[in-house]
Amino acid sequence: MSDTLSTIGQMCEEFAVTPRTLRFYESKELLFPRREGSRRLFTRSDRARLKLILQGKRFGFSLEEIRQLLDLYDIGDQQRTQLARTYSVAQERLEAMRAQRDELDAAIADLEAKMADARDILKSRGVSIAA
Amino acid sequence: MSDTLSTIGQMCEEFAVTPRTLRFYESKELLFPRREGSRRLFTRSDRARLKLILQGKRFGFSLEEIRQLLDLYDIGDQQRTQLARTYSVAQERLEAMRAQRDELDAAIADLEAKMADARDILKSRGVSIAA
DNA sequence: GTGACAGTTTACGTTCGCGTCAAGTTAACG
DNA sequence: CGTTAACTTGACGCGAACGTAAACTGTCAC
Repeated sequence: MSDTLSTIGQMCEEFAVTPRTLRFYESKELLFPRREGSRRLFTRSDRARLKLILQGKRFGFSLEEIRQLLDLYDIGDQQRTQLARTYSVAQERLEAMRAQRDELDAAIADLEAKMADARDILKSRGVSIAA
Repeated sequence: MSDTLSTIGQMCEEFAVTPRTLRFYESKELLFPRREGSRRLFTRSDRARLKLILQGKRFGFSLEEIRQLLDLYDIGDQQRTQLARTYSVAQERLEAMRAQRDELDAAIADLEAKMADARDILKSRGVSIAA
């Protein structure tokens, strides 16, 4: 049960990040590893949070935004307070994400059209396109 | 016809950016305003490019990546060289954008599920949710 | 001419998300 | 015992994308 505790090295391997990154996240209060003396021991909760942090980053959220969102995610596990407030924060984020997706869809369609044009031009020049 | 030329101030108002930003983009060769003495005059082409720059930024592309993409967009207008090369660059970008959209879709679904959970918790607590 | 603006260049400052030493500690191995 | 590996805490560095003074020019209204 307590074998879910990981050292920083194990965490780094598991999530493909550097120690610096994990220490940085702790300094920013995104992670809260326990201590065994001076050494960090990452819990199951830390792993769950880190997973979400890395996911959030891919969507272009700042660490600060992610920190706020993490409060929401914690609720499912541990019943924290201020759920209603963080819920509305998440709602705004969700709207932003949807808007971003819509823009992205439009941009993709746009780029596809431009590339079709480019293909025509290349074709008329007798230039073949690599797969 | 030439009334499409704008000063830096007009551009700033139109696109909600600062003069510093436009000068910075020019220094990075993203924009190529004409000069009237020392003053910049932004063309129709600059406005089209700026629009794409701001769009690209929202998708998380770096200014350098955007600069490369702009070459492609120019082609439709002005028939530049190296179309085949920029085409493959665009192809990679397109793939990245699709991947990003897929991740974003997944994240949206994820967040929606979490929020549904949160709603249940709030409901069980008798907390009403604002619209 | 004299503000008042809108614009210019130069250049240093800032935030974010870490990278990269530097120097020290602690645990285990042989 | 020495040393090797994994860890620790600073602290400075860096690229991106601008912000922000500072100091100057040019143009218009009055």
